[in-house]
Amino acid sequence: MNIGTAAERAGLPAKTIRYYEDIGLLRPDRQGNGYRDYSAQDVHRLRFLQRSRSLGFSVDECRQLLSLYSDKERESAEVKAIAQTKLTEVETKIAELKGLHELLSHLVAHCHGDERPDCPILDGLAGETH
Amino acid sequence: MNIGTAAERAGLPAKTIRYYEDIGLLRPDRQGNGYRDYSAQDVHRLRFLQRSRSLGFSVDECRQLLSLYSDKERESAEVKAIAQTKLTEVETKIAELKGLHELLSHLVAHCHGDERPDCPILDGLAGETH
DNA sequence: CCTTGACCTTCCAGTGACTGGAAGCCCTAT
DNA sequence: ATAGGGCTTCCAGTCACTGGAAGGTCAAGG
Repeated sequence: MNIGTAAERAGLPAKTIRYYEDIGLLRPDRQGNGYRDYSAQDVHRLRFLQRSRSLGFSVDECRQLLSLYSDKERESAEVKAIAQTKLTEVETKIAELKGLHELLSHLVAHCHGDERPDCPILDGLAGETH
Repeated sequence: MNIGTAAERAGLPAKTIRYYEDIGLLRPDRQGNGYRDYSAQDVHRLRFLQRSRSLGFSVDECRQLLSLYSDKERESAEVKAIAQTKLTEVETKIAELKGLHELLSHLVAHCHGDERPDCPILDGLAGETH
């Protein structure tokens, strides 16, 4: 299977797939003409990568996860620990964004948004208003 | 005022302040010995940058905001538009993270987390379970 | 058979927003 | 005199791609 098809099936740009190969995340066969040849297994790995990346795991975490995935002897505790850590990070991030949302919406609500030059948003950013 | 003091007052690393100068966000004076010399005005700008960056505005947005801030003739509508856009982005991001949180916590909850090799998290990432 | 256009290859460079580190100057205190 | 800390510049690295150039390959249409 050519890279274009694999890309479509995995939901990843071809560029990204080549990049993943560069950094050693998979090693597809080559066809006689030099084109990369993706197996169903390769596409499976790619989809795994696509999903875990979109869940916010770093490429290095994905690498760990992938190796745990292919290792039949691994303990699920390891995987759970990684996911648990990530979960905590997500919670922190949500809390931060909520604070940010409150601040921004406060600023937006108090800005009349017309042609007059004074603007509570800029004042807020400048630290003149709290 | 030396860069170290300015850094402390603005709540930014000195490295970052030099970087901001590189990309044209401010232009402090120089002392006789070649050291950068920050005025209270400069520190004000830096604090403005620190605050708006931490609110999630990109450096380019900060550049716009700063120029609107120094432009006494500007219309507050422009500023409001930028902040409004950012607010929508923040809302989207929160929604995404909530979905992610749900998925991850579901996976974590269903992983027994012991020495057995089977693990619902990896199965979930592989797309074998929904 | 030739051309066109889509797809593939490699390699190099750029993104954003810093961050780290080396080499060397400046200033103060002991 | 020397030790330390802070300052300078410049170059390189980070992360995870992304864009683009230059060129090889393949299937279809004329």
